[in-house]
Amino acid sequence: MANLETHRIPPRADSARPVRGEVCSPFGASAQAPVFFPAGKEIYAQGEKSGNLYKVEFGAVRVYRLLADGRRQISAFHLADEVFGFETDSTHHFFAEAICGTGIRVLRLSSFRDERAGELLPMALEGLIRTQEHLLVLGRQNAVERVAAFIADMSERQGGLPQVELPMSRADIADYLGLTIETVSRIFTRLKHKDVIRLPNLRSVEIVKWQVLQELAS
Amino acid sequence: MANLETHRIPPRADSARPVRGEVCSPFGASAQAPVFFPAGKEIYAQGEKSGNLYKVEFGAVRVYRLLADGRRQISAFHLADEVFGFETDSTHHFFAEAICGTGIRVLRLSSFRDERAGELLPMALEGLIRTQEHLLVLGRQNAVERVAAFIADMSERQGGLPQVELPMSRADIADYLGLTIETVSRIFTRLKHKDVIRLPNLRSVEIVKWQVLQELAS
DNA sequence: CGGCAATTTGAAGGCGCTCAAAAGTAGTGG
DNA sequence: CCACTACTTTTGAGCGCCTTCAAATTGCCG
Repeated sequence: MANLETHRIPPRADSARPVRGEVCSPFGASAQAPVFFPAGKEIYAQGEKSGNLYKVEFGAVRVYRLLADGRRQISAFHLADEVFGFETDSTHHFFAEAICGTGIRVLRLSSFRDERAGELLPMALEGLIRTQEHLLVLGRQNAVERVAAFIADMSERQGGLPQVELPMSRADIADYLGLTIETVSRIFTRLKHKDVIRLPNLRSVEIVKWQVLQELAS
Repeated sequence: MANLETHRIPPRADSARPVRGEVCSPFGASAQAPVFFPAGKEIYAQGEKSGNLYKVEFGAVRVYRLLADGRRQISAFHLADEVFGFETDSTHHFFAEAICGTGIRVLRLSSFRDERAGELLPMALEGLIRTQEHLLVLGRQNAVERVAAFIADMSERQGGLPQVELPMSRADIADYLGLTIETVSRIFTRLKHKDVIRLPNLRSVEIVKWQVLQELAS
């Protein structure tokens, strides 16, 4: 199972921040050690020069945009083994932050039109499909459906087990689902009272009734 | 300007439907004539075998998903010169339909991991960025902001002129913005009364106050 | 002109938000 | 180990935006 504990002791607690722009190992090669980001640390920011890709070794990442008045939309969470950071031009359009202690392997790309495009395209398309699925959730599903879909999705990405670890806060979940923290909390409570889920602690969900959860997710 | 008229007489009014799976010209080559789809015609459906890419020559396309109860979310509109149809596996996850009389050039791909990935990746990323921008709109913007952003986006994609042609119905716009047709209609009317836009006819918008529209789009 | 569909307009209600306060959780230091 | 603090999460009450349902109007094409 992916390591999602927020307060796990990291393999390398030193290097607080990677030096972006350094030459890193080619993709797939595992000689280069991952860089460690403590909880809340920025991985890249909107407006920064891009050109790298990032692979989550352990932990979790949130990718988001901000409106001028501070409203935030998290476009994706990335868990272990997922690749993110795709950009069209040389500038980042989003922010990326470690949610908990997170190991990131960086791949420097000279150009997106390089010889590795063949390997990269399927990963980019994976993200595209996932984002389009999320559009349906935000555009056409109500609060219960959104939360149910979120829990089901997190479970699937962690191996389909009933025990689901949530590295992110309620605020993160809310900003991912286009809801408020209060609404997210209320739905969790409602699902708990209906015995669809159990909440062993703040960062864990146990799915009790898979069938019902799936139906609620529509 | 892109040709967006719904009832334009097409160059080839015969072939109502392309035969999918046929060998088509390599991408970029223009020898192969585009296939014509009349308004409302399905280009591909969810669950169908994929493997092709589609380039809009003229007209407009809507790509969408459906929930079991019929709720629809349009994930993207595609206008002239845009490429769509990217999929991870060999099955379509979405529906694609011509909005108005539309010419489509089909590119058959033997594999997404083929030698053209270098050209394809930037196009896929273009769509990814656009979809992620749309997530922000659906997740965190209110009805006025959504409609304003939509009008501004359509204008930009048609050259930034104040005269904007809307090939799609109010229902399409609503299903793209995650609203109801009534709300979309009300917002259009409100913007008209505030002299931000004019509505010469049902399928046209004239942007009168760019500044105000941009501010409303946040 | 007449018929049908799309759009607009109106009225009422509900879902999720805002504001507010209580309860729970974690980290720190005595 | 417990007290203290700061923060997150939960719970409550009231409201507002958008939806739902309904009807009028407009636009289109025979």
